[in-house]
Amino acid sequence: MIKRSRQREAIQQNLATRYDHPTAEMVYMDIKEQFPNISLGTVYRNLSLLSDLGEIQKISTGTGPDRFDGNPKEHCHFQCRNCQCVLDISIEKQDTLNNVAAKGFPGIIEGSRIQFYGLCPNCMNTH
Amino acid sequence: MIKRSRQREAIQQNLATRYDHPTAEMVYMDIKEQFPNISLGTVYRNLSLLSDLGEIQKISTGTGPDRFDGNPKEHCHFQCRNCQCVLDISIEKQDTLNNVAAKGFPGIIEGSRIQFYGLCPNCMNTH
DNA sequence: TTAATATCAGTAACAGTTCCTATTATTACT
DNA sequence: AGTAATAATAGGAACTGTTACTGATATTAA
Repeated sequence: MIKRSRQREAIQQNLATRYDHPTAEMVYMDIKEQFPNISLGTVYRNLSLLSDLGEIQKISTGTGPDRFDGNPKEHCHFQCRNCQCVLDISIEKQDTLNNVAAKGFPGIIEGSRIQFYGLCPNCMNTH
Repeated sequence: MIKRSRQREAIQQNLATRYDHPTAEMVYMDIKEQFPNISLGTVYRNLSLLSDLGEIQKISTGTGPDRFDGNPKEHCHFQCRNCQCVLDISIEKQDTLNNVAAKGFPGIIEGSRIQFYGLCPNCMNTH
């Protein structure tokens, strides 16, 4: 059985109120103000658990540490190749894309991860 | 100036003749038969270099080590959630998708990484 | 052949993450 | 409320994948 600790609730709550797709480290720094003794391991464990439960999303970008998203709904992300920031992007009918891909594919497609890359609005102007 | 060493050529050649999207470690094991003294660091360095040059692709799946693909052309991948194998998937008009996403996005979209997940043909039958 | 230098092998260092253990917090039951 | 059972914790060690460093070797250009 799952016991809902204060720490886990705080971590989920923290993610729910921010849109910067933070790393585990960033969440850790933030949560520390509420729980000065919380350990980084606890943050990792709970982020991993919440992700497994489908209540949050883990985003692996391939550069640097994993990012986390409080919104569990399937949607796309954008990462800036300059400042590495991660932004949300919505495209219509991602599920349609999954169906298109499924045509002719001999396995079972359950979902997709779509990441765009390029320059974010900030870096676009200064490069 | 770039000097093309035998080791680098062998690494690129190895990737070009296989379709299993190997990890650096897997390439290392294979190349060792030609170059018994090659070091894992050399494999990593050259895979990274070839990837920067756009001659191969690095695929970060989020589970386990990075994979490499000898085909540098933008295309989609599928990863099995059971056996972790990586397969190619082609969808028509990935560039169109990029354009769709670019609509209303205030930055610059240069490309996309699309990964599907689910069960591969093998695991589909045994689960 | 020789000088210049790109690349190498080997290994240490590093970052991100997971695992371990004794302790603490939460729950279920009376 | 008190207590037993156990889920979750803090802290830190250990692990994995990757990068960086160094002196030696291989390749290129002249």
